[in-house]
Order: sequence, then structure tokens, then C-alpha cells
Amino acid sequence: MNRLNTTIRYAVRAVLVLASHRDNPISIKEISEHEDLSVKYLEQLFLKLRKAGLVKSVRGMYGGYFLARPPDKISLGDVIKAVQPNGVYAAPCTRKSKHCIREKNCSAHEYWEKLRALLDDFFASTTLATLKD
Amino acid sequence: MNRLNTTIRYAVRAVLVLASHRDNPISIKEISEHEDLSVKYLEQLFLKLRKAGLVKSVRGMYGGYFLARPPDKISLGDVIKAVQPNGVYAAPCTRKSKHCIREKNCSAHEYWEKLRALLDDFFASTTLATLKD
DNA sequence: CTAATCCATAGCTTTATAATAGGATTGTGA
DNA sequence: TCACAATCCTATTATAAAGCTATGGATTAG
Repeated sequence: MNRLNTTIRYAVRAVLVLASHRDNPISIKEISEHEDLSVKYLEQLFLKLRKAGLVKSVRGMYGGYFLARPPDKISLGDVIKAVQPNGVYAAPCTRKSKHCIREKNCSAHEYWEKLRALLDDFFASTTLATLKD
Repeated sequence: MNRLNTTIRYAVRAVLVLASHRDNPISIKEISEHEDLSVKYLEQLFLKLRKAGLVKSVRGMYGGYFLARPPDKISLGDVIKAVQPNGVYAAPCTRKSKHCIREKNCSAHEYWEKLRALLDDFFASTTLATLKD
């Protein structure tokens, strides 16, 4: 319904928690309680975040996750790409992998390209530190 | 999946057709053939567009639709609002009707507000004539 | 009067998201 | 060394939304 889905929103909230507690690893359980999100759902997200190299993990007791880079080096776009490889695209036809057969004579195409550029720019230029001052 | 849905995309394409044939009413059938969209689906869209005052209709034989205002006076936002009253909102918590209980201590909230503003601005400032020069 | 068109509502089908389940693996510390 | 607490991984289910179809009625030109 034209909104960023929970995957993205939860992931951003989760990494923001890590961004504000950088001294030691935070467990999923703590994040779950802090943000009132399902443990199992968070597990899936962190799996992707880790594979994307945004966070690192410590296993075993007193383990958890921490940011792999300082907050100002992690953009919203990084997080989005991690949990949702296709990213946020205004219209299917502006998706990288998918070529639009109508593109040439689609009057609306340029609108969506402009929008896509706008979003890409916003996500690339906004980091986890952006709102902290 | 984080894209503008077909409702919005089809509606924009449809009104763009009207924008480029302003001499006489265009029937839904013609738009359907031109854009390769279902007649019945278009009918639903035009019902909303008409009620929003963006297009006017001529009933009966040789009837059809035409823009109620010149293309440069119709923004993407107008079209979106017409077919989808809630508009495009980045996150549920930035939706007008819905108050977010976490807003006060949600670190991500400001991101979505900024994004919402960005989108609102884009949709408001882009008209059906924007890409025509 | 009849064909073309708009008007309106209801319901079906499919897809994608959201969430859950269950277990395997790894490290800590008593 | 053993219990425990955490990450790690895959699969499955449930739910909601989007997308579309079907049906019937109202209106008007020719």
C-alpha cells in the first residue's frame, strides 16, 4: 500500500538502537524488548544485515550485534539494500533487473525515473547519524 | 513491495492520455487499447477521478472523458489523492489519520517525516505538463 | 430502439508481506 | 564438562492487500 514495509522500518529502528549503544554487543532480545518487535522476525533481519556487512555478531552468552562501521558511515540506503536487495523503486519499470517493454512510449516513465532518483538520493545521503547532531 | 501501486500508475498514464488529446472526449475503450489496460479497471479509476473533479465525462454514444483543467493545473498529487485518499506515506506513523503511539520515542520517526515531506513536495510540484515542454 | 458509453457495487484470485516454528551451532562461565 | 544463553539458518503458515473480473443499471446519440 505504497509505504515502506515493516522489513525496512524494523531494520532501521534496530540498527538505530545499535547506533546509540556502541560500547558492547546488544542482543536481539534486548532490541526486541526495547522496540517491541518479535525476536524471530528480528533474527531474520539481522541475518541479512550481517551478510551485507553492516553489523557484526558475537555468539554465545553475552553475545549480540554491533555496528560494523560508525553510524555516519551507514546510510539508510545501505540498510534498505541489505534487507531488500531490489531496494525501493517507484514503479516496477524503474527496477534495475526488470526491463520495461513499454518504456519507449510510456508517457509516465520519466516521472518514475525522476522519483526514483529523488529517493535514491535521499536514502544515500541520510545516515544513521543524520538525526543525532 | 514498496512501489507505487497499479492504481496510481494506471491513473497517471490514463490522465496523461487525456492531456495529449484535448480536443474531444476520449472513451475508456480507446484508453484501454492505447495503454493496454483493462476496461473495467479503468472505469473504476475514472469514477474516482471524476468525483475528485479532475476529469469530466460525456455520457452516451461518442462520449468519454476529458480533463477538467489544463494539464499544468493538475499535479501528480491531485491524481494520487483522487484514486487513493490516504496518499503515499512512507510509514504508517506518518499517515494523517493514524496517530503513532511510539512517535515520541521512535528514533526513526523523523526519517519518515522527512521522506514524507520530500514525496509530498515532488508530487505537488510535478504536473501533467511538467515533462511536455 | 438500440448500441455505445458511463456509473456503481460486489466478489474473486493471486501475490507478497508478516510472523511463527523448530532446530542447529557456538561461546561463556560456574 | 555441562547447562545455558545467545546467534544462526531454513521452512512453513497466516493474513492482508492488490489486482482484476463480473454483473447489472443508467444515460444519451443516432
